[in-house]
Amino acid sequence: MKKSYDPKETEQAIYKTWEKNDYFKPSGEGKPYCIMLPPPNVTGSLHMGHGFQHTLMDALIRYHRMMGFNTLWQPGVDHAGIATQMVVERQLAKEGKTRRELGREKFLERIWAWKEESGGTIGRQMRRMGVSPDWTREAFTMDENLSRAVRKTFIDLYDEGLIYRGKRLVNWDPVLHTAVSDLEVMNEEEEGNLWYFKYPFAFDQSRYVIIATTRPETMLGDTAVAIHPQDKRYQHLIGKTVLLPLANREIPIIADEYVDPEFGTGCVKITPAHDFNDYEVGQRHQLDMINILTFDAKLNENAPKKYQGMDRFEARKLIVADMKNLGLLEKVEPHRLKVPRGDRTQAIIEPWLTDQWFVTTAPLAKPAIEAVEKGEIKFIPENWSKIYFQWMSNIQDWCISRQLWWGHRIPAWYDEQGNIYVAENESEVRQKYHLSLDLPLHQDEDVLDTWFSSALWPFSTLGWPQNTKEFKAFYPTDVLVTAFDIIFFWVARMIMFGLKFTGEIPFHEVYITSLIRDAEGQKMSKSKGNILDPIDLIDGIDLDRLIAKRTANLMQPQMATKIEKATRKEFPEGIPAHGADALRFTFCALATYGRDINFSMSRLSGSRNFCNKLWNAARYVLMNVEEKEFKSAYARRQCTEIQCFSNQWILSRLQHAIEKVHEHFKDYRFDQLAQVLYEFTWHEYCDWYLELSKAVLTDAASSEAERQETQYVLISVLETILRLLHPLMPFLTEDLWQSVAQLLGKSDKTIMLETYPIAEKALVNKCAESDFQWIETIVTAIRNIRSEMNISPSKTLGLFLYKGTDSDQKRLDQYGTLLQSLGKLSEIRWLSEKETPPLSATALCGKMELHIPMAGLIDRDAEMARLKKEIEKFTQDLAISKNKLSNPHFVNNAPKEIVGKERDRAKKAEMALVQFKQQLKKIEKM
RNA sequence: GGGUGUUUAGCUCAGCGGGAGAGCAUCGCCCUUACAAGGCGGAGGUCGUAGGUUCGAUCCCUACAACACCCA
Repeated sequence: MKKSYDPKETEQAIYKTWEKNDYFKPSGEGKPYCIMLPPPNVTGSLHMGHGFQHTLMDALIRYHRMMGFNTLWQPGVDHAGIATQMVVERQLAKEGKTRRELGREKFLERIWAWKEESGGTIGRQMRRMGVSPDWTREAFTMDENLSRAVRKTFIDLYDEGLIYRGKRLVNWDPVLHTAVSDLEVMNEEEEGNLWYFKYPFAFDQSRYVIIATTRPETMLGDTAVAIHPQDKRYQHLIGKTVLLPLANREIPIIADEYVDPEFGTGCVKITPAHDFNDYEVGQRHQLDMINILTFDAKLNENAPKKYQGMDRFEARKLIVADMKNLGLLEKVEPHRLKVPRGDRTQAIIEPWLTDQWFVTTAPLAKPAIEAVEKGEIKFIPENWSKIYFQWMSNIQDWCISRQLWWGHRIPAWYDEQGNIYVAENESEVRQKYHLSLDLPLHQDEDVLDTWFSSALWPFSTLGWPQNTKEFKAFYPTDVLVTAFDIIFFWVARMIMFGLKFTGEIPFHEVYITSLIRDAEGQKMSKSKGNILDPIDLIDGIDLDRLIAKRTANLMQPQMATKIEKATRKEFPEGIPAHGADALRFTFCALATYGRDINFSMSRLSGSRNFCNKLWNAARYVLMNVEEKEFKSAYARRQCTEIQCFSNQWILSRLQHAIEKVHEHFKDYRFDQLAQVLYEFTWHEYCDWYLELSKAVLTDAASSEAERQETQYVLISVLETILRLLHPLMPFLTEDLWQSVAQLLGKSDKTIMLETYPIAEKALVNKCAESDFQWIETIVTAIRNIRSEMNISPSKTLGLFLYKGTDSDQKRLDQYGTLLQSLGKLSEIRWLSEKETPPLSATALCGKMELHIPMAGLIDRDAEMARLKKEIEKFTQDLAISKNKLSNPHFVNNAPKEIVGKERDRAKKAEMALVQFKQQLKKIEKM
């Protein structure tokens, strides 16, 4: 074996073997366990969030698979309507073409071609992460069977009256030329202006009201001016009219509670066709709605000629200038306002009046809320259910139509009168609605929101609406693992649709993960240039390539220098290779219940070191267990009890670790899980047990039985560690297991399909654990003295034990050799009460005094300083304890164990003080 | 404006009604035959602020502050 662990050598080959042998498929036996992979974008690539979530899901999947469940991890991708169409449109733009020039059919061909070309990226990257979904079942939201599910649900909802079409104000993206849902609009504060315009009265054009607006161009669509009904300043104006400048329309002054009298002048222009609040005001007052914008946000024929065809922002400038020339501009103030932008295009979203399809959500939301209230679906951490309730109880109807070409085309047809017919296809439409064959029909041009198909994911991927055997076996699924940012987009909608169409919840638990941020807590984004690619953390990347990657294809190329500088500072040497296991282990270790994770490179290298530690532990074990010798020993081992103390001890500790691991899988505490395994492997197995084993294996006095038992325990605990760690670190554990398992007579092909360790109560050994503590105390005390006295570790020391109890003496008889070996002691002498120890550096183990003779070794001043430190510590300890014990309220009210514990503590401190003070006196006299 | 979080070691984070832990960084000694990506030992914290409940609060309650996010 090599001296250090090199993940590059093995990972990819191991993965190929797994996949080739179909190890990822459900076994077909045992209780079903199923996780649905939240489908990534088909043409996307793996980011840190994926890497993180996929790691956690894979850990759960591997754990349950090893626990004997019939385990399905259903993978797949979604078609990401807007994102994908945008990419291909951009490609076309480079060729100087538009999708409209190309036509719908040709354009879709282009997208499919692009999907074929780039669609495999994310799957390849996932394989590098070592995840184990059943690839043979990989699904795509545009697959025929999934599309059929989409059409069926649409038709059913329509027939039931839960889908409707109507002219509504929607969020319109003027770059994409489509409506988007509320959730796809980001409102960020930006710098803007507040323009104060004078609107002259119709009855007396020398007088006017002043309105304030942040969007002057919309004035051309104004159909009223509103004031607050209680606003004394304007009471007398209610019912009067003003003459809208530029447009020269007479519009009423109305009173509505919506107006905030404190804002601006207290007079508000009302533009029902271009503002959501105004829309509602308009509905209440039956105002006209005048749409002044085209689909690409230019002024349309409803605007005065002069402005027609101008972009809204050009028009804004001109309108402001014109108003100024007319003397109707009172003033302009700088003003911060929330600007709605499309989350894909960053374009300013316009509320726009169009025909769209909506899902009536209220009746769907009700049972979905109840399912969580009743605990049928559990959020983990539980807090997220609050967020869920809050949104669900204020839920708006869901605009599901998108004016795109890439997606599921809406199964609705129109006749020339605009009557709507909804069915699977045109011929079924004619049948269903008894239409004659010659009635001209045309299909709706729009497609459905991608999330509409994603909402069906937990059952459509299992073959629904057919009652397939997979659907029967795995639905409802067990747990959904996802980040909180898509609770509304996806989780809520899956619950609504799941309940609606299958009559059952789609999953029992929703484990909400944190979001991965960069080291400074910033969201990772291409435009900030702080993206880390999980694959680069696995393989490593040099600085130049990293910079090139981060600065390529920026939306704002001027950011490149800044990004380069920051990258050079953070990764002066680039990023070294860490391997997939180290990355996975890090993700687990960081997976607390918090909502953000600042990704830490130091944690990552810590994990890599852990991999190396495990590698070397295995190396030691394999070096010390020669196969031939061992196999016979193993055979003999089957029928005997474990005799050696150190073996009893490590097996006992192992059971504790195993128990904890199961607990943490159950409550999704991957951080604790990682910590338990790290702690046990490194600090118990490696730090202590391997050292103890050396004592046995190198001691000429050890019996053959002891030797063989130790070899057996060395290897079997290691093998158990490998299985315990496998869900987190699949590659390394598989690699080592291949060598280790055969020594235990295991002939199976892969660790993946081994059983997961279960704690054996019979191996818990309290006695061995407390004996170990005794040894640990003494060894640590000796090491401490060595270190403080600056005694080289290679120098052997003598140890005198004084005032020990019977049990100390018994333990000494039993463990003297171990102590000698671990403490590098030349001799240990038991002093009787009558004897006097030599002048020594001292420490305590319970009542027993440890003396290390100072002669020639120990520095007087250093030892005095050390003793003073001890005295100070125990003095403080004693003071606190005495203070508590002298308080009758404490003694009377606190639980007995606590009071008892306090008394013990006081006693111990008193004793230690006496001993250390005496010792200090002795040394002072030197 | 409404809501939800967070505040613990230099950094990143666990924890919890009975003298605060980890990883990384740091300091000292050591290339000891699994591992220097290592070993051994150490230092480091009035647990955001102010009140309250309690025998006892970092933990529970109230208020406040700072920061972050979500919704309008």
